[in-house]
Amino acid sequence: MTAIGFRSHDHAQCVSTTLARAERYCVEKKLKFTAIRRRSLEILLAEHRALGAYDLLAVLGEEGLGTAPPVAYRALDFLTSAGFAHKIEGLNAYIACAHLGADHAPAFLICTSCKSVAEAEADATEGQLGEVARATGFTIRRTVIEALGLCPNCQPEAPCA
Amino acid sequence: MTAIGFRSHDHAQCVSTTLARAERYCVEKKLKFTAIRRRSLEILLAEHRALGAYDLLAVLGEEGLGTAPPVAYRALDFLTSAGFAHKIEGLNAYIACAHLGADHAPAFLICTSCKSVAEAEADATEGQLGEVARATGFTIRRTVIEALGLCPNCQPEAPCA
DNA sequence: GGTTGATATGTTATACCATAACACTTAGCA
DNA sequence: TGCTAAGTGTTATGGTATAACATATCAACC
Repeated sequence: MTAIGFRSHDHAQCVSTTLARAERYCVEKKLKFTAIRRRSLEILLAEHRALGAYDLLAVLGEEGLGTAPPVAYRALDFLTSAGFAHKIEGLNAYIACAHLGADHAPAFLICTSCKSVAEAEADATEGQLGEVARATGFTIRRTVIEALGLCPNCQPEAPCA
Repeated sequence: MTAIGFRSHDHAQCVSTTLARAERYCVEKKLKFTAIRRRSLEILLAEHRALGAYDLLAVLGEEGLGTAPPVAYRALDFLTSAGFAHKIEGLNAYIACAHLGADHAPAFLICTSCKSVAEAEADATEGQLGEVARATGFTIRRTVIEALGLCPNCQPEAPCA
């Protein structure tokens, strides 16, 4: 299980390969990767942090891509439906997917201090929830698995830079 | 791992024992179980469903216990802090705790059709998230573990009554 | 090329979720 | 009694999300 978000990495490449994959995926699935949608994904990808819909909207607005809330929410709907982004329910915020391409049940480690978010795969965890689900006859459609706490950089001894 | 919510059970007793436990807990911890707080818990306990803060407020209002939003949110703050209720992040709604007394990391199975919610213990799951957390140096404060789907009564073949 | 239908976008308005801030009351205790 | 802490009443406002309808774009087909 890998987690991306708290370690340093080649972010420029992380962004460009993700965009390229998204592009390819849209061609394959005949989805329209329009200017607003593409730019929205770029904005989310800029940092491994969760952005509110209105934060995204503010940036889109500065760039003349729309100012009314539905603009942002439609873009986010598209990105989350396509699996390019996820909603962090605990923050009412959105984040670019760190494992684009895989059909997955994501789990998140969310730093409440610096708001950075690490995404991990949660298959084993889903198996555990799946156990209870099977026992009760429940059919799982989507899982929300989030841990709120402090990232390595924000521990009490070493406040976030 | 037990899950309460989709099976039939002696609900009157389920309610009264929970209230009694809450009462006792408040005495022990010197917490004030005021009329508003007590009634709010009763309202949440009435069904194994999640209620919005404004749904709760509407009932409180009918009973002359307050009409402004802070009334409901304060009661919910108290109930969640004391562990008498949980917030369902995926629904922005609140539900009475089904395992009152235990200090626990709850997991929820949420039926998107009839809105009923089953609460299960998630210690093992937290252990799994805890694994990633340890690996990355992340300190967990709180976990949000929710599965959205269809309960036994709302499966396609057997629509919810 | 023009028509059609599906999808995307622009825009207004509104609903829902949550909290800040301040005045006032009550309960417990020195 | 009078202090203090906690709870409550109330107004106002901020943050999140969607309904509804008009317009535009584009690909497929004739």
